Amino acid sequence: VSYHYLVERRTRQREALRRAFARADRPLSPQEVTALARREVPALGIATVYRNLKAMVKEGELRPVELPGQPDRYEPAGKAHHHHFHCRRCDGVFEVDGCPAGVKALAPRGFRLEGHDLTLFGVCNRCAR
Amino acid sequence: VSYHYLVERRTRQREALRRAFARADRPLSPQEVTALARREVPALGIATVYRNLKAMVKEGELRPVELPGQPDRYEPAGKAHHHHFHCRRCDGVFEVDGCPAGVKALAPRGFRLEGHDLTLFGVCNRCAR
DNA sequence: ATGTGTGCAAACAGTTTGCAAGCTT
DNA sequence: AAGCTTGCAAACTGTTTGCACACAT
Repeated sequence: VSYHYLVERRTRQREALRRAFARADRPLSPQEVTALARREVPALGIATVYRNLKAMVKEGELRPVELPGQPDRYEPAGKAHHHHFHCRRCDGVFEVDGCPAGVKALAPRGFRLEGHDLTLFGVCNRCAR
Repeated sequence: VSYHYLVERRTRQREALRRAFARADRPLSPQEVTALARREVPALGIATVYRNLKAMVKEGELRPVELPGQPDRYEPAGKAHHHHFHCRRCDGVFEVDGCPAGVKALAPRGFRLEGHDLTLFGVCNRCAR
């Protein structure tokens, strides 16, 4: 018989990570997903988390969210163009819809603009209490 | 006699760093300033650079420039509100004047907006050749 | 049965800190 | 002379990699 293991295997740890992202309605850091996923798989190693995050990004399932001075967060891929709000109190990251017009006009002439990141920061509604 | 060393001392290494920032017309990373300053002080240690950067920020001489997924850059403080362009080819960071209107309107209700960072990315004029 | 995925530990890169010696005041 | 500043090395944090074993297929 000819065996072909072309597809990713369905492991408890990856399923736990997947569920964590599905439940959370915001981008999660490696540490945050790890904490959430360990509720299902206590022995989950941090290396496994990083390996899966990287794999899930490559497969197009997740998208890395890079923030100034912060470790990357990850969110389900496929969403429309949007930005993020970073709460300096709880360090949580939240999605922000919309995008200000006129961003493209800012690039200096001669520079090839490929994209932009906009990060709002302050205090989220829960912490602002 | 009563001695008081309240002011920072004028050391060759700090002067070299200061000059490096003065010459460069763009934000510099710790590695970049180190390379530039070593032309004047070859034995310059990386720890000294980090210590001085931190001190110069505290004294209000420099301002940290945080970019998504990148090590901090530093630029002379006191400039008007502006943003930055990150060249993915040479990793250089350049100042961008202006700021799109409507940024404030993006914050979700209930969130206290304290500021924002906007980073354009693509290829700079020199690399775009 | 096969070989990918996991967990642990070691390896890495970037930044910070401890300490003896040097240099500025 | 006094003590801040430096350079080197060790400590740290966050992320990646090596390896033997476990487990999904």
